[in-house]
Amino acid sequence: MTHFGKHIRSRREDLRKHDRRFSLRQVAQRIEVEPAYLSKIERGDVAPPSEATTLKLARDLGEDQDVLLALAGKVSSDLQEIIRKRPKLFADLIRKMKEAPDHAILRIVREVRDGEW
Amino acid sequence: MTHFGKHIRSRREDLRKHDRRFSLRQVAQRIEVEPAYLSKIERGDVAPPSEATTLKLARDLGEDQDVLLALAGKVSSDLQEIIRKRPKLFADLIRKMKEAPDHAILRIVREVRDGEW
DNA sequence: TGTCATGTATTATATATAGTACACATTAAG
DNA sequence: CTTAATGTGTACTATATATAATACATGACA
Repeated sequence: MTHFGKHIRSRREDLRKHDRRFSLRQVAQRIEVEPAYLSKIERGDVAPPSEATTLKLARDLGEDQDVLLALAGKVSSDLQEIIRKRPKLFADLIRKMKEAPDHAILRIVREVRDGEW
Repeated sequence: MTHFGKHIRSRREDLRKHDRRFSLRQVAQRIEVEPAYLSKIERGDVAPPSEATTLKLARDLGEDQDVLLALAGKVSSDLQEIIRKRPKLFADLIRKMKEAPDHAILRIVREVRDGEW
């Protein structure tokens, strides 16, 4: 699919330069999958793993969870739940935001954080 | 799962009061599934159908697509795609909006529509 | 009263998802 | 030099997803 595999492989290899515990086998063990499976994931031989496994991987490699999920072609289930609770409102909001530049979205996030409602 | 089945059954039966074309069989034919399958969906005997089938159903029954997808436990793939393109930004936005009251979100949608950036 | 339409029960199935298990060749380390 | 660790090939599997096909009992209707 995407370059999910390439991404985590290069990230893992970067980390390994300074820390031997980032061998494929040791990462696999920590995130509780078989080494052969992680190998296939990194080479793009299989589709990206489940949300749960992707999250463990993000934690282990120190990556942003939402970004890694996105690379895996997924959207975090907690976000989905928020949307599903008020589908019209959020669908509308998100579609409107589609074309908005980053800074506009950031401004809104800041406004909301500062409790401006 | 949820009351997806109940919901569409009652909606369909309401429509049928004024239009005989809303029998289970005829709806099934229009949305291109087997009557037996639609029957099972309505009775909650199986999980809600795929996104594609749910959308056809929404169109046929004149329901809001995002709302019906939400009842099916899903989030529209076009929304997911928007989020995946800027995962950090949107994850942040949506989580911040989680607690916001409807009117606050509506206000933002309006502001964005009016091009306030 | 027979036929037509309705909803449903049962059985089957193709494809996708998410991995495991094990063996093997190569490389690195003591 | 040999032991231990590394990455990978191959084969297999369990569960879920999303439906199809057929047959059947009941009720409407003409």
